[in-house]
Amino acid sequence: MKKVVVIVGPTAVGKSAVSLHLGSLPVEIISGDSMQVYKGMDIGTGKISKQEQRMVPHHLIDIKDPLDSFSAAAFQQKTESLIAEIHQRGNIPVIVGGSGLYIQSVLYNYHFSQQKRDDEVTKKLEERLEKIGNSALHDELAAIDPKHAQTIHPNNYRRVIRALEVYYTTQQTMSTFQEKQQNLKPLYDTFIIGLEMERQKLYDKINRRVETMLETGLIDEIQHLLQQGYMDAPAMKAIGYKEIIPYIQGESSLEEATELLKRNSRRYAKRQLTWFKNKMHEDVHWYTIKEEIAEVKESIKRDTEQFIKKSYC
RNA sequence: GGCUCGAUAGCUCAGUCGGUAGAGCAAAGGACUGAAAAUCCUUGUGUCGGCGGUUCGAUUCCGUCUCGAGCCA
Repeated sequence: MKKVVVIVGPTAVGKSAVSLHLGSLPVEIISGDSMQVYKGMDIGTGKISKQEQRMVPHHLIDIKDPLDSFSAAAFQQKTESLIAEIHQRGNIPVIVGGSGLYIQSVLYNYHFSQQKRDDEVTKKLEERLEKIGNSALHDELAAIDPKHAQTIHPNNYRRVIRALEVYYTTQQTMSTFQEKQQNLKPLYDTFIIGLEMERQKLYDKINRRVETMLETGLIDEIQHLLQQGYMDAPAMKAIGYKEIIPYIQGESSLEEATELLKRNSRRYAKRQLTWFKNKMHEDVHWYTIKEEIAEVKESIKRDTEQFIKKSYC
C-alpha cells in the first residue's frame, strides 16, 4: 500500500503551520478543504499566502470559480489521481484540511452513486418540500427506502432530498448503494495526524482570528466578490462570508455580524471535532497543542519522517 | 445622609398568592456516503446576593448588611 499522510483538526488549530513545517521532507500538500478551492476567497477561508504556497507544492487551492459547484465526489476523484501522480514523482502526499467527508471519502474509498447531482431534480424536490413540508417528504422516502429513511431525521431535508434524488435519477435506493460498501478499509497506508487544543484556548484563537481577518480586509474581499456578481454563488454560504454580507447590505451592524461569525466558527470547530473523533478515531494520532505549536511541530515532523522511512512487512 | 427600585443559569430576564425554579441567547453532546464552512437532532447548566427572624418548611414574607441604578438633600 502506498503511503499517505493526513493532517486533520478544527479550524484555526494550526494545520497549515504544521503542514508547512513538513516542507523539508519529500512531500506535496493536497488541501482537503471544501472552500479553499475557490478563487478570490482568500481571507475568509484562511488560505496561506501565495508565497507560503510556493515553499511546498500545494494542490487543490484556487481551482474553481465561486460560481462553480464542487462536491465530495469531485474532490475524491481529483485527489485520487493527484495521489497517484505525487507517488509517481517519488513524493508523499500530505492531505491537510478540515472537511471531514471529503477526506474520509478519499481514505476509505467511498463509492458515491455514479449519477452526478442533478440540479433539475433537486430543484423540483425543493419545490415539493415547500409545498408539502418536511415530514411528508420524509414519508415519501420512507415508502421507497424505509431503512435509509430511518437514519435521517425528517427535518434534515438536505439529506432527505439527496436520498430521493439518488432514487429518482438511478432507480436505486441509498440503502442498496451502502450495502455494497460494507467493510470499508483504508485505500492507503496512512499516518493521520489530529491536532487538538484545549477548548477555551481554541475558541480564543478562533475569536482572535476573526478579528485579524476583519483587520486584513475581509470586508473588501467580500465587497469585491459581490461586485463580480457572486452574490448567489453557493460558496457565499461559507462561514466568513454569509455573516458579513448582511452587514455590507446594511441589514446588520458590524458588531452583530462579527459576533455571528465568531459563533459560527466556534460551532463549526465543534462539528469538525465530532467528526474526527467519532468517525476516524482509532486511526488518528492526536497531538495536543499546549502553549507553543513549535514543540508539537517538531515531534510531528519526527514521527512523519519515521512513517515515511518505515518499510512494511 | 434620606427615599425608591433592583440583586435568580455564563449573559438578558421571567417566576414561585411560602412546598428549593424556567425562557431566549451563549454553551455541551451527537448524526452525517455527491451543497459538508452545508443540513439536522438532543441536553442541562443554579448555595434564587450574605446573615438573622417568622414558619413544619423560606428563593418567595419580615429585619439587617453588602453591592448596583435612579431620585431628593
